[in-house]
Amino acid sequence: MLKRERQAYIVHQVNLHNKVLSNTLSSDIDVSEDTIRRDLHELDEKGKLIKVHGGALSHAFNDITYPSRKIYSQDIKKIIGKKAARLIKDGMFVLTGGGTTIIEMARSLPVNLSATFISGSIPAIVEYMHHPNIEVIVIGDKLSKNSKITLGANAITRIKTLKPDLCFLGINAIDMLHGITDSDWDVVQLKQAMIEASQKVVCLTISEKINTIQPVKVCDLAKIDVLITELPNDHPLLKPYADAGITVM
Amino acid sequence: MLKRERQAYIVHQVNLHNKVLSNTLSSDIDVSEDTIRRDLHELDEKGKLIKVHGGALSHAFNDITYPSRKIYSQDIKKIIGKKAARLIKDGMFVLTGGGTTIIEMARSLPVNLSATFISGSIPAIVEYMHHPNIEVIVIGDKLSKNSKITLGANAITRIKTLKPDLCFLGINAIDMLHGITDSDWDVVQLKQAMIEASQKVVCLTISEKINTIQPVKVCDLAKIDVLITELPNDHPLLKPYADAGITVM
DNA sequence: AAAAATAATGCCGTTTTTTGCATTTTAATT
DNA sequence: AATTAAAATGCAAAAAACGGCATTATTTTT
Repeated sequence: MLKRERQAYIVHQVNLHNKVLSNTLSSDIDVSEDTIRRDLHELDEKGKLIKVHGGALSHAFNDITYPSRKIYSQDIKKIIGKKAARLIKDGMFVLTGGGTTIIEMARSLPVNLSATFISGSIPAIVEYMHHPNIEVIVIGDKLSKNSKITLGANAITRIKTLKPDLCFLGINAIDMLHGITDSDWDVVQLKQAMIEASQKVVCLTISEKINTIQPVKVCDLAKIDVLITELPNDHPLLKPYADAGITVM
Repeated sequence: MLKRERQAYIVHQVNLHNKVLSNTLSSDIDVSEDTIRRDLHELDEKGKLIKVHGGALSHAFNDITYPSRKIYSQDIKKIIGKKAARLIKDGMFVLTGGGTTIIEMARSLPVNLSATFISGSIPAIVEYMHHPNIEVIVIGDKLSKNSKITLGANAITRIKTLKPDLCFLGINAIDMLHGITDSDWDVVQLKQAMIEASQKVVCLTISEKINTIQPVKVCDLAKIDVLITELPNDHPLLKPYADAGITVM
């Protein structure tokens, strides 16, 4: 087993079960505990998980320890969320994914907006639920603990029966050549279904993720209509995307 | 269980219930009281809680003034929730509705319980989501703003495809003659589907609602297997229900 | 293709953490 | 004041982390 492969497996396990034990991993993958320890150490430094005595925990689980850098990026996400919220008009049907950026958008929705939101993201649903004039449709399926969204064939089938006006997606990587990419296979299946179903696709991301690549492809750039970042729309980083016909905001 | 995991659980419990007892934690998590004490000591130093004799308190609780009448009925619901949680065994499929009593049950689930919970109640889903060993299946449909559960034909159709071991329902009225009754027509449709689908039906209610009637009928007493209230099981108020073949707890 | 350089891995002795137990001290309750 | 419960303290066993070193893969260079 390759090192990359092994580390990907570890990350997957952490995301799945919220925790991993060093000795379990060691016997499962059949490498020494030293190697596991070194892997966990590296993955911790990369921010993929939190190494603790005896194993590691997922970030999702450890919601207590909020690093200071995250708070900074939260301000950025608020800016993005506000821009995104401006696209929604009264009476629209809006399909949204999960992720912190989408949550910020949900929090930025004007009080008097009356629209219908469709989502499988529990944190997003909770936000929409507290809004006085928004109707909420919940997409049901098995709940993924780390992403906090419902994932699976049922969710995808349900989405295929819809034809929303807008689709908002928080994305993890975008690149001129490879388009939108992501790290989790199941999440990608869902995002693809969302994109196909919607009349207009809006992608939200912090500029940090522009021109980066993740292992699993979601879609080509041609499929997306709007790209929202915290940058001004004439920023050079966004130019190639604008030239490719995407509305940048 | 990892140390960090355990401490995260303790913090979660403190935030949830505003207080924790050392011996309760010790038996719940199955570690010695010394370990709990050391954990509480560390968490106190980190400012996550306030350690006191025999347990710990949340910061919020320390500032806020003492019990109001509302807390009284919440304590009752905690008792009911704890009784209900005892019925759930490892590996079970459990269908639950919404309501404050169900939330208390969700909060009382032991850490090491590993089971699958199916629900359309957003607050309940949020609780299950935070539990480390519980799988969650979300029932999707249109979200009812006031009851915070998904309601509609899709939800009912989905429930009909399930065969859970247990079904927990918070009920609003129960009477020897009229059985279970409720006030909301849509909610009743859903409850009926839940009852029909499940192998065993458990109803939770505060004793106040015993021998009361609401306008819409849910089902006859014959359909329910267990009735849980805050009262001791030999209380005279419960006698007729026990005589009717219902297990009272 | 061979050689050199670099990276990855396993091993082992040492150090640190964690935990439970026994004992003493301190605090709470009657 | 006496009794009981919880906290602090010290100790020992077990598990895990660490750091250096040798061996083995992998990559780069020649």
